[in-house]
Amino acid sequence: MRVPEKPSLDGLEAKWGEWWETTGTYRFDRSKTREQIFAIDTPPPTASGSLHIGHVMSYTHTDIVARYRRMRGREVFYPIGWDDNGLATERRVQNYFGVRPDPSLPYDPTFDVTALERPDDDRPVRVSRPNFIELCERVTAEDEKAFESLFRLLGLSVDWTQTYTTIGEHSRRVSQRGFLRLARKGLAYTAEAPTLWDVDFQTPVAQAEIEDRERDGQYHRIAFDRSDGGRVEIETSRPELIPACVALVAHPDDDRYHDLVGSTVTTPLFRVPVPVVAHHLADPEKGTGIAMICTFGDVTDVTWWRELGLPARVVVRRDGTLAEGRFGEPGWESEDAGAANAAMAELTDKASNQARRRIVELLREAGALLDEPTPVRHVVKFYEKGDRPLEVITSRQWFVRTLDRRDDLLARGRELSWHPSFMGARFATWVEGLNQDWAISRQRFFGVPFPVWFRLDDEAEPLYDDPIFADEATLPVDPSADVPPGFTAEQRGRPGGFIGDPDVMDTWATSSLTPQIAGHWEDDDDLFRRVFPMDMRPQAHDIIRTWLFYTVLRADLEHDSLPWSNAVISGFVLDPDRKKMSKSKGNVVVPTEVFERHSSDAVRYWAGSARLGYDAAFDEQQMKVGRRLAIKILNASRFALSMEAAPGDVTEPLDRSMLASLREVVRQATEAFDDYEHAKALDLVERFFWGFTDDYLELVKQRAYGVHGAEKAGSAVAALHQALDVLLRLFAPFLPYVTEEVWSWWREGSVHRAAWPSASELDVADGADPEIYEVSAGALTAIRKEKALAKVSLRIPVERATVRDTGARLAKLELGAADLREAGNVQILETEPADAASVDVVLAQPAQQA
RNA sequence: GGGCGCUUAGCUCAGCUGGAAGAGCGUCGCCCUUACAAGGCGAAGGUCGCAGGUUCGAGCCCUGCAGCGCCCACCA
Repeated sequence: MRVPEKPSLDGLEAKWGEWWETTGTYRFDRSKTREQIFAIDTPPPTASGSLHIGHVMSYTHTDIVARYRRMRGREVFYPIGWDDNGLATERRVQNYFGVRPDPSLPYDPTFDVTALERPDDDRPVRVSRPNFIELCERVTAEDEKAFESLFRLLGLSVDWTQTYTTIGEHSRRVSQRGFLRLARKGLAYTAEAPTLWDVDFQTPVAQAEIEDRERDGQYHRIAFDRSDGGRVEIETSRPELIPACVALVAHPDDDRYHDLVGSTVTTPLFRVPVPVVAHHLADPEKGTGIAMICTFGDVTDVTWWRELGLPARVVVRRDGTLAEGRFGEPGWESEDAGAANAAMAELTDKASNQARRRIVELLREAGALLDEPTPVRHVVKFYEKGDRPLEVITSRQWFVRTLDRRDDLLARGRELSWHPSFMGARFATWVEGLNQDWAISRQRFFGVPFPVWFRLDDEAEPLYDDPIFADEATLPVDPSADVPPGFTAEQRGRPGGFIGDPDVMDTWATSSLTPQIAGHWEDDDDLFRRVFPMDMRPQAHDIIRTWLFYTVLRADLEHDSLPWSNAVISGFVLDPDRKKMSKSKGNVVVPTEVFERHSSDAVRYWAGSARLGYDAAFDEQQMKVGRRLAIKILNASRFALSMEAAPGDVTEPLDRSMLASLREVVRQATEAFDDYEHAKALDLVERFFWGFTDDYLELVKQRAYGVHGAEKAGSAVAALHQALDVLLRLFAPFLPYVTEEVWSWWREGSVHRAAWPSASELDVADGADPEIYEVSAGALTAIRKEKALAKVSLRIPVERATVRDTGARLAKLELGAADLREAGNVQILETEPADAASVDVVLAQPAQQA
């Protein structure tokens, strides 16, 4: 036994972090079977971002579970990845190196960024996509080192040999293979369709990436001309789309417009004849009850356009500006094409809000604006990272079928165990609200390319209906550099030749395969069978509709199973004012500084006290408490282990009673852990521990020193050792450093590979009554209280202490009476049966006058 | 508008299947006690959001309301 004189928390992180690594404490043993393994689908944090205190909390939650399961005998598969695939990295690399990816360029194997010559005008240098990806990997490797060191400091018990990056070759291969499998089954398809589109990023946006924002807008009341010479009034917030109007629509049951349905009206300014149609989605309550259908103002327009078989007249370009007038051409009929094109010319090249201002003037001049616009606060759809409202733009994209799988997905959501359970409702709400298939292609440059080429016809126009898919054996491929089977490089871009699909996949198309990536699906079937479906997906609630949903979808489509059996959802960390922490509010906390101030165990204690699914306040006070607890564990352990008496048999009733009480704590903490209620487990263990130090240690101190002989001392020392041994293991998932430190003083190996405490190892407490300990500790507390109230030292002798309680409890007190007398320095201890419990204390020395 | 969660001491939160309101922090007081003074012991502090109901009994169950947070829907 090597117990230090002055134990300390300082340096424990470095000492044990290194030891765990060199001894491979957390190394995954892949020889274990699926039943023996506990597999975790760890979230890959975004490289190029920074880790914040919210990560610290949720990753600690995961680690607590991992450590518990490991101690329960499961071989924990605990890999980690870095999400370096996506816009954040793309932008960073562009700025860092002054380059821009260009999918039309071939890969240059001799490319050397350090020798890069910048043009004088400071314009970015074009590089091929594969070269660009190499640069991304280089930059993100730096971020990943920083992340790793923070996670190591936090004490995550991940296997650092099982790491992956979402842009790495392995992830690209899995991602492309996953896509090919979907395409082959017809579950991924390409189509030219109206899609929500960000005009700044110039890329489609999936439903999951959309957020609503309240914006000020205006309603404009506008007159359309009826064929009978009358007018019909509509209300719109987007008058600039009048040239794109293809119909008016009213509800079939709306009597006001009953006669109008089936007739033709004429749009103002552009003089385009459009039909009046009926559809149940038209809301009689909104505006005037009759609405303009444009191609396309919003998603409802798309529904109307599709279901009513309307023509398309598109006026908004991909960059959000308005196009030139084409009135008079086929499909652009107008009663006065000249005037229509003249009006359109006033709007051409303007962004929609500028065009809106101009057309309002034109409408006013033409007498078609019936009232001055009325301000309105309404909700507009935005790309979550975007600055301007989304437009609906028609483009060719790859989609994954989700709409027709809603029932399946809802069933998967019910099959999954959610912790806490109410989080399942968010998933169900999301699935029920799906209104479009998942658009997975992005017109960006950095990302996983589609393993697809298109044949070119004699005019060198792509034939999209018959894509050429890559052979799975050749993955990953980059169609901008690689040549499809049966073609030669010279045929690229030539009539009768081919072109590569220039698009990349949505990052979620890769992230949704993290179980397959980490488990080496198809590349290592043996491993995959041992870890998939996994046991647990930890994540925060904000990405249920993205990461969680898409991962469930992919596993359902590819493996016809859930990807994991448990979803463990952490809350957010709020600042002490209950505000969400964010960079823009300037209230973010730098995790490394927090670790320095309080120690890793202390920070983990704070995180471990927070329940799953509920937001937690960032609370340094709580970390101080954690630090104090860790120090207390050091000191109490040193004390318990420094007794000179040899441990003997645990025979004293008080000792056995304490162990019986501990056994109940083990039972309850285990139950809490099995229910993913780690905060409850921590509370139980901590509560017992403080009682153990305040009461039990005090009660048995003298006896352990040997005042009643070696045998009774041996019982106390043995009980102290046994309790400490169990307590260290109970604390180990929460406080890995301090428990490992104490464990190393007197035990072999790592506490983190020791077995979780069981009831059977405490069988010395069989038949023992926990109440003996409870009654004795209660009496000691009462005596201490009297001394505190009398403002005297705890050493002051008690002349007489009279304990009143029920006969049964007094009988139990008798069994601990000898220890109680010593601990309280009681000269005469007497008992008196009574209905209500109380303690009378007569101090030997009167209270000092103040 | 629909849904989920929350509302308990100044603060952060526990309160299991209904059975005498709890912890920690903070505040205040005391104690150098041979593990720990960057300690320890103790005290004060609550109309359990509001209103009904069920029950012998409600912080807990039911109904309604209010406030806060989040999710979803909502562009005429």
